[in-house]
Amino acid sequence: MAEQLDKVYDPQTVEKQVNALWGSKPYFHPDPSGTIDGATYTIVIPPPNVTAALHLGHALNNTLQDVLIRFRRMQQRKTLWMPGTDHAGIATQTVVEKRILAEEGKRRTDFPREEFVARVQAWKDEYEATIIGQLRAMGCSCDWARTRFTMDEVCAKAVRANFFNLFRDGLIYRGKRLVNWDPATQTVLADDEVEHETVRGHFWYLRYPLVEPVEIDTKRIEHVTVATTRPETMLGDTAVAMNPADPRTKYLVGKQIRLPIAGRIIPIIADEHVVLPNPESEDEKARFSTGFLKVTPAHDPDDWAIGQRHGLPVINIMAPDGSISDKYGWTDATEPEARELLGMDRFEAREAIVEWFRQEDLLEEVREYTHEVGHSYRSHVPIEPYLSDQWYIAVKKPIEHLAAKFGDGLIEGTDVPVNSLAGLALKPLLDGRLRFIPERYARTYQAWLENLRDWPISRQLWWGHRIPVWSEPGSDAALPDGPVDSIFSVAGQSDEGPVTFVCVAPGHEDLETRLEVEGWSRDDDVLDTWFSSALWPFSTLGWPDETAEMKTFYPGDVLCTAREIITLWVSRMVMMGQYCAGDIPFRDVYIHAMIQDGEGRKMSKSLGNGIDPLIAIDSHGADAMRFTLASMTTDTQDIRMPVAPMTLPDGRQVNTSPKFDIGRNFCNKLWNASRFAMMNLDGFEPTQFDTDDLDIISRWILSRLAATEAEVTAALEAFKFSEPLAQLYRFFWNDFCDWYLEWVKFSMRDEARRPIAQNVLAFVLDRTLRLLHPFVPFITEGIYRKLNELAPARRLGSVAAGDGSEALTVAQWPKGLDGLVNADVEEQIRLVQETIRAVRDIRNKYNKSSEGLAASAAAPQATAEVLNANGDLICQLANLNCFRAAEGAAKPNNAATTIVEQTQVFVHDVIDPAAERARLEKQKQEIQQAKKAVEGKLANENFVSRAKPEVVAQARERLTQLQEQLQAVETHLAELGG
RNA sequence: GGGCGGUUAGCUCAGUCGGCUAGAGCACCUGCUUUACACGCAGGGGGUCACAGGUUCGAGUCCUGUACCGCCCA
Repeated sequence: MAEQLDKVYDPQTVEKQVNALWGSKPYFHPDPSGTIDGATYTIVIPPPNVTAALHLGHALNNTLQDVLIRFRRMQQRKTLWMPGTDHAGIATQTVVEKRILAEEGKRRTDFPREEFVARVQAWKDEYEATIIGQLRAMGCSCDWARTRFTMDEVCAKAVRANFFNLFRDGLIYRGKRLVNWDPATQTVLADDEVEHETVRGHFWYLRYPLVEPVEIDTKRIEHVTVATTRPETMLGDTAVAMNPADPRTKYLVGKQIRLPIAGRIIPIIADEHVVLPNPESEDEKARFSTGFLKVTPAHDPDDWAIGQRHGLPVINIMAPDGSISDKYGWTDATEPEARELLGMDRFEAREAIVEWFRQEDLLEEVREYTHEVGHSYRSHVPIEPYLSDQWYIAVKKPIEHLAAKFGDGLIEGTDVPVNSLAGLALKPLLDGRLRFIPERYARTYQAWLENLRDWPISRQLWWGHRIPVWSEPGSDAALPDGPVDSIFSVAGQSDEGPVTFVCVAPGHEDLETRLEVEGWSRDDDVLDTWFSSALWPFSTLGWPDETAEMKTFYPGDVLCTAREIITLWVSRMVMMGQYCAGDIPFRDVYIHAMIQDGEGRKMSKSLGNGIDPLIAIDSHGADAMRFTLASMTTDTQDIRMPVAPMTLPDGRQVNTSPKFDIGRNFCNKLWNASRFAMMNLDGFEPTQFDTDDLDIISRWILSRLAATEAEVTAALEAFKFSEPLAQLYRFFWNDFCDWYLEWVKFSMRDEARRPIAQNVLAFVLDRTLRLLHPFVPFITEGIYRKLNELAPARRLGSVAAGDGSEALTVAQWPKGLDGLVNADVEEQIRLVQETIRAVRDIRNKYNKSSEGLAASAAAPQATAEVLNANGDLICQLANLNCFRAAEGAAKPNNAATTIVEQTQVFVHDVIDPAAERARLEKQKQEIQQAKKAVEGKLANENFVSRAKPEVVAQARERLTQLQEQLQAVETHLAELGG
């Protein structure tokens, strides 16, 4: 006989052995060739940023993906889980810059570009390895041989090809716009990379002198007062605006102002954007308004719009680092006061300017003001609206050549053309081809796409995909000759005049070299990270090449991600999936919950309330962590996970959560129950199974198994995680361990019944391991290996087949037991269990824990028959010497009683009159209370006449039962005497 | 400011189509070295379902409003 399972469950040993098994064969590496009959299943991992190691949110997300993947793989679908990492341009560059500054005191610009990029690359290599190691430790069944990185050669080719196509289709253009500028990292940010924070600041009221005083209602006006939260921008003012409805406009509009400090003469104009002052208003802006708005087109988006409407000059007074400068568009900085401000940081300049106004008696007032200020999601400094040349993608421009495939015209109720990029992403949702789970997140996606603005894609970074555009001044620059579709040019404008931009398709390095030899210069910027992430579902499969992987695994099935990514990433993947590959990249988008700490706060580095998945794996095991995470995944938006500090053997203070005990306890129970089951498989012989020999506990556990199988399968199909786990928990712990295993101990001692018991036990254990495998893959695989040694062939004759798989991870998902569900057997066992519980209750109350007792019961004929037929089962688990039920059976003297439904259970010779009276009195009270409630209901005529007849009948039945119970209790009390 | 979600036992969460005494795990109490498991076994106590109205024979569940907490977006 083979060796049994180790006495003590040690997750680390099991995980190591099982990882070795999984690594020994290409279980997770599907072959893209061969028949494609639709039975594939593909998930691309949301590539983690190489910025840092994975946190608990990643552990959750990847656990859920692995559950789905393993479930489908066991259903024998050709299953691909594509792993990889994301270069995360600005985030990674920022952490590396910070580290180099801290450790070496050097800045990015102290290095040549190639050398700096190499340093980031080294960081990436380190964290990529860490991340992949973490995913493996969690048990993720990714196709490791296909691991990709968003900047590797394969992905880079896709980026180049897509950029070229967009450029050729006229969807990429160069534009001068106000952008969200991060002066710290000196790059532009997309709208969604700006975080809004509430800041306590001020409104400063500045007086702007009129060139010539004006008289209004005999009052002589020498200046107007503007209110601003950013006084430093006044250097770039090119007008003061008033609302046309303001009664003062007729005196003031058209007059001129001498802008303080700068000395610039600027006009007063009328524009409806200006908020009229109203101290009583609910609108805060109206309360703070003076009616005069300083207009700074170069430094404020609203002012930019006013400037466009009125043809105002645009004067940029800042350098890219946020300091005051006359080198970026400010040509009239001639006044001495103005020159003194040059070189100051924007916040220093703010103070200096306020101080100047104070000195000159032009500062009328300062008021406290709390408002929202955009901050960089990376450097966390306030965003500066900044005028700059950037590359954009036109998201609402119709794409002619896609009209045939996708249609044209506007999507109803929107300004989004069907065949624009935004339309390509929006239409599948409206058509029901793209689904969100939970459904409510579809609204986020829809609202975003309906209000989408052009996408700025250039970033002033060194780490990323460098923009494949070369330029040369002039509109008539000569292009080098190249093959068809290898190079494409457009004419553009720069500050210096006309310019020609060319884009080169991938694989034409010769053309790039020739351009550079001929004096063309390549754009210094790189692409927004999401540009490459958007291609992930197909760049990883080898697009634009027509690879076998593309044909077999695209489109994929589901994307599993966090909700803040819906706009940034999901929408762009759908967009580009349609544009590049002609179809949506996945049908379902599953949005998982956000993990919070016990106080409902987001887990974060700064709060120090995060939990490292590797700590959880070390202390509780990977399966325990997965079990806990999956069991907490209902369809709420948040998961609260109480955090507790823990000291490691090496003295380090780390965070863990008592929640992981749930998973650990479960795994421990699973291990021990399996060990016990296998200890009883000695001499196991599959040929000795005969369906006719199945006893009631076998039929019962098979019925429970069959029901659980169906429930779990249905729940997983519907993207439920907590529910199937709860069903499995109940089946395994309550049915299998607490009852079936306890009964089967007796069967095993009986030579005649042992063979059938062994067959059923091995079969049920096998099926249980399969059902649990997607959630707790290591331990189930480890036990399955041992089961394969001890009981290699597991099937139930003609009832159910076994597939004898060499590894659980590729074994067949259980199905086809529906015929074994047996409501009659389940009801019989339920009555038996209730009776046993009644005896145990009395035992407990009377402290008769281990001695053998005798019991009997009075029950209706049908119930009595069931109880008598299963008298052995009752005696075994209630530890009785004898048990007999009969209709109208009398209570023996000295017997303790308990009433369950229509049965009175008598446990003989244990009585303590006082205690018994107390117990019965309590029971009487409970019955009376319930009876009163039901009587009240039935006394209500409206209930009897209006409620559904079956509900009324049910109430009547209940009342009858309660009356009988009450009578029984009262009889017993009377017998006890007074 | 707009949108979404939550509030049920000390804690973390279920609760389907409105219908029997509102469930589970952890924690708590009592008993147990029962030949798989004390990370366990048996039994037990614990709830004004956030608040206020409404619809209904009947509301944790549906509707309206309020409060508090959180997230996403601007």
